[in-house]
Amino acid sequence: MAAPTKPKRATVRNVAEEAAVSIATVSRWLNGSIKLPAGTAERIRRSIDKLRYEPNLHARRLSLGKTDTLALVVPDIADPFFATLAGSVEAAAESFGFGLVLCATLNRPAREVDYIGRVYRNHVDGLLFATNHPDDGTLLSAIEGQSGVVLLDEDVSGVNAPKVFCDNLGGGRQATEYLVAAGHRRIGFIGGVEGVMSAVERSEGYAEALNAANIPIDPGLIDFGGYTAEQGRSATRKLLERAEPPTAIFASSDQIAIGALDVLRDAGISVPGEISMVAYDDVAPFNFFSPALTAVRQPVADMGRRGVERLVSQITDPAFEMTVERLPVQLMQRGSVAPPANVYKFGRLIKTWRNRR
Amino acid sequence: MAAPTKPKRATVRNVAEEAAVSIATVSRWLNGSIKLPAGTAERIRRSIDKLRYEPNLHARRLSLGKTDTLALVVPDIADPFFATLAGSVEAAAESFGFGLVLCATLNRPAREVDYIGRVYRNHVDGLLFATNHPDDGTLLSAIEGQSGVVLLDEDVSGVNAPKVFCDNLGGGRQATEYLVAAGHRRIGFIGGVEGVMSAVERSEGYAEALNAANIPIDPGLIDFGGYTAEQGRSATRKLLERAEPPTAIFASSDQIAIGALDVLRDAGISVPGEISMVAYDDVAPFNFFSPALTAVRQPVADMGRRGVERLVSQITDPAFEMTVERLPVQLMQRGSVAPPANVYKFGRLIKTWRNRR
DNA sequence: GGCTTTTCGTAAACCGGTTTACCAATTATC
DNA sequence: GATAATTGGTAAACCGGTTTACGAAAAGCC
Repeated sequence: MAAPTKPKRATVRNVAEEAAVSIATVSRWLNGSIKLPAGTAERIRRSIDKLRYEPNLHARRLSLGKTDTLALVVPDIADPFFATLAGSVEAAAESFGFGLVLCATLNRPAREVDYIGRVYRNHVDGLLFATNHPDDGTLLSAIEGQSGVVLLDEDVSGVNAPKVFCDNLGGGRQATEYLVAAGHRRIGFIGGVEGVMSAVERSEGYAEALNAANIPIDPGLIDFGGYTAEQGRSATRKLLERAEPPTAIFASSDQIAIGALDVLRDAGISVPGEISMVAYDDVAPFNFFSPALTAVRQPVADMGRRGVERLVSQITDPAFEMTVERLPVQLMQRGSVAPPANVYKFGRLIKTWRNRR
Repeated sequence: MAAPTKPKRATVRNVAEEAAVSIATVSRWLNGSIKLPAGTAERIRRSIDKLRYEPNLHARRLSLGKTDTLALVVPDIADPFFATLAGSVEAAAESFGFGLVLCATLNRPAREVDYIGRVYRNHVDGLLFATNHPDDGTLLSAIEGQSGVVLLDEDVSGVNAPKVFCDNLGGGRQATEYLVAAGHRRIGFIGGVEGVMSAVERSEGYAEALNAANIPIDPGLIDFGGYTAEQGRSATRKLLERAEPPTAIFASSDQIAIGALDVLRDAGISVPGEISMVAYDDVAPFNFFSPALTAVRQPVADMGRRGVERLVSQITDPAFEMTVERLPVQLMQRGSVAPPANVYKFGRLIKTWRNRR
């Protein structure tokens, strides 16, 4: 009924008055920059209790010029990969006494730049930045000269900042080696956006493994486009249209793998019976897929935690040194890889696919 | 090399000086509370450009006593259900000109209470609250009397606040009706934490559907415990240990379904061949499971959006009225439900399971 | 031309903290 | 007992905005 009147909160002045000391004394005692005789301290303590005093955050931030808050900038919070990352970053930030605000850019450059500016504008003390598209220089100039930014998961080329990445090269190589070891020689590679560090590196790992096995690299088997289900679908369709489709596919993200599976199922192609697959990220519940999907697992939570550590030390330690770290990945062997099927020799797969259209 | 000195930012005073007007004029012009002759306005505009002036957020918040920021409190950001919710809330908040801070409670009551206090402490203007455990009165008293809180997805009983939920009763009924229609009469129900609104309502829907079909309710087929994979596993094991295991299982969350599938697979029980299943939430990529999982889909994104709408109107509209809304759910029919298998008549399933131990 | 009303603009208080500079009263030093 | 050092505490400036109350000049009106 009554208008929801905001309850009046107590201020330092009220506390000081109640305790019969000056506001400076209260403030300094609260911040530990002064020792007080037991009697005075007790009086202040009691006044605070009585008035239910809590310092005003905004006043504090205005006065101090810092916020004890970190920001995590990701393309999309609803993406399980970034959601997992966010969870670990939140926990790590809290353990250091920092709050966290989460920002989703939806890959809109304007939002990315805006968020980056937040550290300059003192909205937050530091910022963890993860993107998934190549930079045209916009991000570079936005981050450049900005202290308190660490790059996570994906690089922004040219930026001089602490970085925490995963071992994409090794991951690409491991996945491909595993397929090669199973007997595959025609292996499709479906990558992220062309030019993006992680996509480049994973494809380099792929190439390395092929080279090591003396398998010539067929550019027609390689497709970049983005870590999305749609890219998984369209790239898989293209691969299937080839005269000689691959016997295995290395899908370099969860979402790509999901899209690829979609097309494969529609085409009536069995995995791993007719085509083997290894995925990347391993954040989706691949063990419940059928077949359980073999995938390179990225240490997403570790990356978040490590990123926060680096950021906090950059903020607090003047002698901080910028480094680039690489976290190891691990191949989770499940059921989506088998030796190439003989059936290809008779071209059955091609027919299966062509007949569908 | 050089210490990363913070660049000095321009203030209103600088702008006022540069434009040869008073700070009040600048501030009022910026906030649209005064009209200025073209010349003066142009001078101010130019000064702002020249000095790259941006208002100090903390000063603004301190002065205004509001933040233009909302908070979303969820148990766990990494849970796909809440991640999806967060995504839609973020987008909706932005469309209303509000920022969003995301808070994960990890189901620790102390954190929940702390976050709720943030609106009182003016850290945010309003708060969307989603929990997934029953309240012992702590939450009730924390929220009570607090304006600017809306409850999402799950109730906190006794709280007088705007609420946006999904139609759990209808969802439970639909799922069960569907199983009944397929011929099942022994249907296991695996629910969330006992006593929590959504779990209670879904089980009521289950009971209603059974009653409507004149199927007696067997309490031994009903198990509460939490929307977790672990609950899915343990409840499923219990169900399988019965002399007459169910021919179908209604798993009332994604995670429960995933856990249940785990146990079923280990036991060598086929879905839907030997046991049918319908899940709930439908945020996980169930269409890629094998079989593709039939599930009741909750309109998670709609719920987030609607929650923000309610919250914003509560904040801005003095004549705001509290309401409880129910969003409709939809049964997504896929491949995990089949008529009950004859094989049960010969007790094969029981043996299969028992032999495993 | 004189009076009222707008228009354009200012000074100063306020939001609620932190911090510097400094003072008075004790205690230690010789 | 005079001087220096320590202890316990204060007044006032500052962070950077917003807003109220009010004044001076220009325009409108008779």
